[in-house]
Amino acid sequence: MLAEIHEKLNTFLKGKGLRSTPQRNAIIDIIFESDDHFTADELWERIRKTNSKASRATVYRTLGLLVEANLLYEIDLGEDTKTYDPNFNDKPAHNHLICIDCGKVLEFEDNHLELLNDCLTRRMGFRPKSQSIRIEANCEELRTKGCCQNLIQARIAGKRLPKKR
Amino acid sequence: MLAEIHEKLNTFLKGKGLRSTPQRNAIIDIIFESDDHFTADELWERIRKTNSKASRATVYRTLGLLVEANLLYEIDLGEDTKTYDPNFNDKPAHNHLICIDCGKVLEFEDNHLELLNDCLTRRMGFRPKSQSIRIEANCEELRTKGCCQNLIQARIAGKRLPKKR
DNA sequence: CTACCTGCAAATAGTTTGCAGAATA
DNA sequence: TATTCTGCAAACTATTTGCAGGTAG
Repeated sequence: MLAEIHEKLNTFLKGKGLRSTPQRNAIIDIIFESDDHFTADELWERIRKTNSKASRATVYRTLGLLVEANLLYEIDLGEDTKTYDPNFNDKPAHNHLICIDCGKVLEFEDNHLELLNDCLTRRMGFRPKSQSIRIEANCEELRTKGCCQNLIQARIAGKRLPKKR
Repeated sequence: MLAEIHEKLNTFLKGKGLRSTPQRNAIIDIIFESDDHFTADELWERIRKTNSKASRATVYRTLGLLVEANLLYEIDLGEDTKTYDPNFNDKPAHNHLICIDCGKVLEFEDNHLELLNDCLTRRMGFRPKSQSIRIEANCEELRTKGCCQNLIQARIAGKRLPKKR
């Protein structure tokens, strides 16, 4: 998996006359060791905890490259910071459900949804390129049971919770 | 229409012990004289061209209030600036089609889409609160005819075009 | 050796905030 | 009169960029 990604990036770099460097490789390893979403700053923090090192500037520059190479997808979670999504399958759809209670993000897919969007787009006179759906919702578990695992976990991890709306 | 909005805001303000001021009223008048999307800065520019006046700080502060009062909706168009959408009907769905060629934004609605999203959300164990769909697409007119009215208009108006991807 | 890459610090863009004086209820 | 508002400028946050020295090919 990781080897595949390194190869894909190397092909991309070569095609552009760019180089493979220890920093770039370290950044990729850390990003793709999990498939979680992350922000530039979170990534930088994770890197500085390893024995590899890369400056903030390099992190930002590399993120730009990865997005350009389609190895990473930039998503909007309604915060003021960009969030990145490791994007393994070149899917044209990026659908997210965001829990208003705990900030948990779920990705989902549905063929009907994609087909319907596709039709609507064509009816409006356009050729669909990519689609992303963002659903904000309340946790049913929290509502019925009064507590929710995600929320508890988030509090333990000290994550900032969604600002109340 | 405008009167209705002013009333809605006044109710909101009273409920919070806040005040009605000339700046706030001027900002509302300018926002709701059209139903176009806008950024904070565009709004500020439009205001300074009138005989009313309000500082950038006040514009930002008022935008915050309007969003809180549900008279305005904050949308993400993939740019680095927040965009606001006058939101007349308290619709829970905010769906946008963005033309990659000219940056034109179309709003659309579809009951099937909303229903489908609603079902998917519940199946995942959540109660839907709001949904927004963002479709990026190419202009069919541009592709087949080699030019597109929106693009021409955008160039004339000197708008910044979408960065190529 | 040459062009690209990195790290630093300074620059930028968009937005927020503290404060003193002005205005509303 | 007691708060709340406003405008200004300074602060802030996330991100980008210029530059001098380091490194891959």
